[in-house]
Amino acid sequence: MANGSDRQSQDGRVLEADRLLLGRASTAERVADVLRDRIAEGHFPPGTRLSEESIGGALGVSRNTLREAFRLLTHERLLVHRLNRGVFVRKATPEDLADLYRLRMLIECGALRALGRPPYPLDDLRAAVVAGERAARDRAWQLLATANIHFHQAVVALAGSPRTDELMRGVLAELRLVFHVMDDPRRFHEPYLTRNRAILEALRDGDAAGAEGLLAAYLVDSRAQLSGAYALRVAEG
Amino acid sequence: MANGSDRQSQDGRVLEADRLLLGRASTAERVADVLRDRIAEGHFPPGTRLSEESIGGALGVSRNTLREAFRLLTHERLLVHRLNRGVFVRKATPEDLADLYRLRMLIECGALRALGRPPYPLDDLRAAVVAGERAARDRAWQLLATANIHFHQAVVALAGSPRTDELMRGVLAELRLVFHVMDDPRRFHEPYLTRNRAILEALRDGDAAGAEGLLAAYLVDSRAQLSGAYALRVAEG
DNA sequence: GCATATTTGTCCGTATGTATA
DNA sequence: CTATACATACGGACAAATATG
Repeated sequence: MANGSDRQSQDGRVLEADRLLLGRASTAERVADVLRDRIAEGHFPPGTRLSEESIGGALGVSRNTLREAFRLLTHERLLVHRLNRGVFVRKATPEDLADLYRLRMLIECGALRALGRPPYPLDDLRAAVVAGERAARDRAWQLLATANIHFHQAVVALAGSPRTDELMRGVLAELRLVFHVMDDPRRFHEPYLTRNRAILEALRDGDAAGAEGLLAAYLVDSRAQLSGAYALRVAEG
Repeated sequence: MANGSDRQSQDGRVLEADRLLLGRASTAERVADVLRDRIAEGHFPPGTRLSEESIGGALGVSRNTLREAFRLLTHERLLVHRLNRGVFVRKATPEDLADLYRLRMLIECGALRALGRPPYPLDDLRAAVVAGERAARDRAWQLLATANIHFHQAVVALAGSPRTDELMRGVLAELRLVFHVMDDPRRFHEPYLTRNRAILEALRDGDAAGAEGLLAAYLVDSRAQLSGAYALRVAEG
């Protein structure tokens, strides 16, 4: 996808090799992957318009393929489609924030509530906690944010439901949009390190109900903190 | 807005008038709506291959537009896409059944658990109950199934979360695929009428916790009944 | 096993309607 | 009101994979 040199292959062998290299995903899905990463890392800030021509030209794909990728991302709520105006990176509203946290509370606490008897498979959870602690030591705040997201994905994964996992992926991807209003990722993410560990230890001790309570309080606080930042942002303009 | 020049029926004119009548949905979305209904009513049983040529010809849309509709339905898990083979109506597996009910338990019970103080806005819920009772009196089993689905949508709507509503729509659409294994829709849906009413009355009395318990038992029984039918179906071949 | 036909995957060019300057 | 830019949808083209005889 870095260049369009495979386009002019006579017998199509290069194209086939390219597809094998990049996996079995369709072109549109690979384009969507690239754009999703760009949005998550803040390269396309909320409100940016994604022009068919410029993006398609930069990635070397046709408009039809690009439109398919746009549709995928629109369905994930990362882009909004304004009729005959084009697609824009979504600007999360305070209502979005409230709804996302309602959903998080439902899913994450529900996942813990549905747990059976201990012990639980906590490897992924533990890995996310130590990754976060290491990122904080290294002052790698972007990594810290990622580890925090992995932690919550791992919490939901305890439910063992593929559909819930996919749902949570979408919620967290959308939440990254919200996080962009926090100009200081350290102050936002760092305090939750110890709380993540506390939840992990409650689960290790087989206290699922205790973990659920900790998680609920966590979400309430996180939501309040983001709401405050949103109010400030609106007051500023 | 309306430049009502009466130019005559070129192809695009009809489509435009159609769009104005049917609202702001794109052609691909309308095609997806048609196919979704066909699948839900069993006209395209699970496993059917949807040929681009035949469907596109029948609906009078181009391949590109049709493929967009396929993509939408694939994302809703109603279709599966096999590379270079085409799209097929999804065959739900027992694993799908288990996961769908895990998710229903999570969402529906979670919605009731998150309720605040009574009274609750129960109009939609009540409408679904009476629609179901009327359908049973009229022996309209297809309507009964639809009313039953509306009931559960209304339960989830009490949470007031747009994202949860959309999620539930998808879950129930997928569940219709599962229902096709039930050769006797009456025996499957009718017993739940009285349980729907019991849940409604618990909510009317402000007893959200009681309603949640009834709903959980409902889901456990429904899941067990479907699992039994699946086991039979597998045993038959 | 081989050759042919059918279908899908991808991309292009174009016509038309709509929103904005 | 006109002009420009862009989204939408269509039809066609060719390559690749699969199905068929």
